[in-house]
Formats: sequence, structure tokens, C-alpha cells
Amino acid sequence: MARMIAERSDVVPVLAEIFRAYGFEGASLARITEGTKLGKGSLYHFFPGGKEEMAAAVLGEIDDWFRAHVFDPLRSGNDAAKSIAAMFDEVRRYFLAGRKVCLVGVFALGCERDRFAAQVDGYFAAWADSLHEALVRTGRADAVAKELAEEILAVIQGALVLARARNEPEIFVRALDRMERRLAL
Amino acid sequence: MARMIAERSDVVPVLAEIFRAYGFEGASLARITEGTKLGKGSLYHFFPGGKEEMAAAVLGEIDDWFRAHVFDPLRSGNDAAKSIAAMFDEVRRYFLAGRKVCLVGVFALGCERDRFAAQVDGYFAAWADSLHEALVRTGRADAVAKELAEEILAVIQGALVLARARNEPEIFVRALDRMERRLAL
DNA sequence: GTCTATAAAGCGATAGAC
DNA sequence: GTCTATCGCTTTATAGAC
Repeated sequence: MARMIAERSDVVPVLAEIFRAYGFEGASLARITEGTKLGKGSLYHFFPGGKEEMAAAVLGEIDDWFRAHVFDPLRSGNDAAKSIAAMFDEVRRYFLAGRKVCLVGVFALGCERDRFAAQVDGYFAAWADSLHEALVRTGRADAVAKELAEEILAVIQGALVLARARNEPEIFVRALDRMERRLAL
Repeated sequence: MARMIAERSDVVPVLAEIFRAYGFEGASLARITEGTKLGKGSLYHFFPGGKEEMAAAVLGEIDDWFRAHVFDPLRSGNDAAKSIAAMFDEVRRYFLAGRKVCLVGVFALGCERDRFAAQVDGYFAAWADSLHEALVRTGRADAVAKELAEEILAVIQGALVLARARNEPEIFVRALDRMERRLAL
């Protein structure tokens, strides 16, 4: 069998799943080499900074994805209500309807928070701000929109926690549906 | 200085803070001996099962605390609305107004979930059920009360995630206040 | 009940051949 | 770019003296 030549960009999504499943501390190099099917040599070739650089790359890719699929559309869509509905759809799909957990949330709760403070804070800040903007464009007062954006993010994160804790992904779907219905009023 | 003689019950709260701060994997025995000021000999005397038994003991104590201060009052109080208001007060205080994170939530998101599945699920199940009961006693329909209980738990957990992620405990306080106001309507 | 010493395994990271 | 071998350190856990 021909030898596989990997690219850094191929590896990052695999790393994401491993960090998501085991957390930063739990994602040992043994698990990473197993999951990526890459030797330590290759891994350190792509990520000279080791595990920390791997995690940073994953956070960066998550940020890119959300920027492209969630944050930017929220800001630039000309129909704000439609952009918000689209956000809920993207989020539902991204988290596999509650079967996938939020890596940024995992890092936020653990002691990884301190190490990746800027990226963790930046992710939620960008989300809150872009959602806030969109809510204002639906005609809501600035203060109301700000609180609402905060609440929507909290419900999403909390529902992911509950869905995983109770092993019942439907909790996440129900929470999103409820929130969309509340916004429609 | 006289030698300190510890009791298992004195150690558990200290362990709780360490697990909360570092997660299960991150809570090394080195950190635990440092935090508890107990040698490994003493620790393994109290917890022959090692770290796993320590974490189980912490989860057990958290469950006991919530049962006594939150779940039971929710079920037995004769003024349901008052019991729910009391729950919000206890929760606000317990999580130090957003400066303290939920250990069960931390375990739920990490790979610790699988190891402690029963205790993690039991904690949220007991909370959801007792809150559901109390909401029914305020006159709400069963289905409405169930969804509302789920939403309240999600907001609490999500707000804790956001508060820690953004390093802004006020997010948690605002979320609780908002939810209480919504319930009052 | 507490301690120190120690075992055995796993960890992240590096070196160097190919 | 990939691999294997290896270093040095930390990990959990145990043994045995006090």
C-alpha cells in the first residue's frame, strides 16, 4: 500500500474530534497518533509547538467555520430574521442535533480556559455581538437585543451540557425549537 | 506543631474544589496532596479506589447538598412559587454568583461523563423532576412545566459556561434574574 | 492515620535515519 | 514527510516503617 502523505489541514478536523471527546488533558499523544494514524514525527512536523499548537489550530478552525457560517451571515444578511433562523439551522446541524458537544465550551469549563483564554473569549464575544446586531435589526431595542443574545447563547451551551449529561440529544433540539418560537412572537 | 488528623469528610470539599478547577484528568495526585496537605498514604487510606473513588465521593456530596437545599425543598414546600424563588437564591449563592463552575457540568462535557454516567445523569434528572413538580404546583400544565424546567436548567448551565468563558460572572447573575422575571409573569 | 520510598506505566517531546 | 527509538519527567498506585 502506498504511503499516505497528509496535509496539516487534513489533520485538524481529526484533532478536533479527539479534543472534543477527551478534553485537552485527556487527549494524549497516544490517542492522537492512533486517531490521526500519524507518527509523532509527522505530528511534530505539522505542529512544532506540540499539543498546545494542535489545540490552538483546532480552535482557529472552529472560529473560521463559525465566522463563515454564523457570525458573518448574522451581520451581513439583509433580512435579519431570516439570518437568525439560518443560524439556528446551522447550529442544529453543526452540533449534530445534540450528539456533538461544543469544544469551546469544554475548554471554557476546564483548566484549558486559562491557556486559551483569548480564543475562548473571542469565540463567544463574536457570536454574542453578531447575534446582538441581527436582533437590533429585527427592531428590538439595543438593551433588549443584548440580553436576548446572551440568553440564546446560554440556552445553546446549557442544552449541549444537558443533552450530553442525560445522553438525550433531543434536549438540545427541543431547546433550539423553543427559543425560535419565542423569537417569532 | 501537633500532627493534623483528618477525617474523610473534611477532605471531600477540598477535593471538590480541585476537581472543579482542574477537571478529572488535570487533578493530579501531586495537586491533590498539595491542596489537601495530605500524603498519598492518607489519601489512599480514605479512598482505596484512588482518584476515581475521590471523584465519586465529591459527586456524592454535591448530590447530597443539592438534595437537601434544592431538590427536597422544591418537592415539599407548600408554596411552590416561594420554593422556586428559594432555589434561585441557593443556586446564586452556591455558584458564587457565577464565579464557581458546576462540577457535574464539567464532568458531563468531558470524557469523565462515561465513567460517572449514573451520577451525572442522576443529578440533572433529580433537579429537572423536582423543579417540574414545583412548576406544576404553581398551576402550569404538565407539559409546559416539563419544558420550562428543562429550559431553566439549560440557562443555568449555559450561563455558567459563558460566565467562565468570558470571565464575566455577571452573565450568570443576569441570566438568573431574567429567568425569575419570566417566571413571575 | 500518616509518612517516605519506590515501583511500573504513561506522558510530552526530541533525535536522527530514511 | 514519516518513522522508530529514546530521553526525562510525571503519573497513579503500592509497600512498609512509624
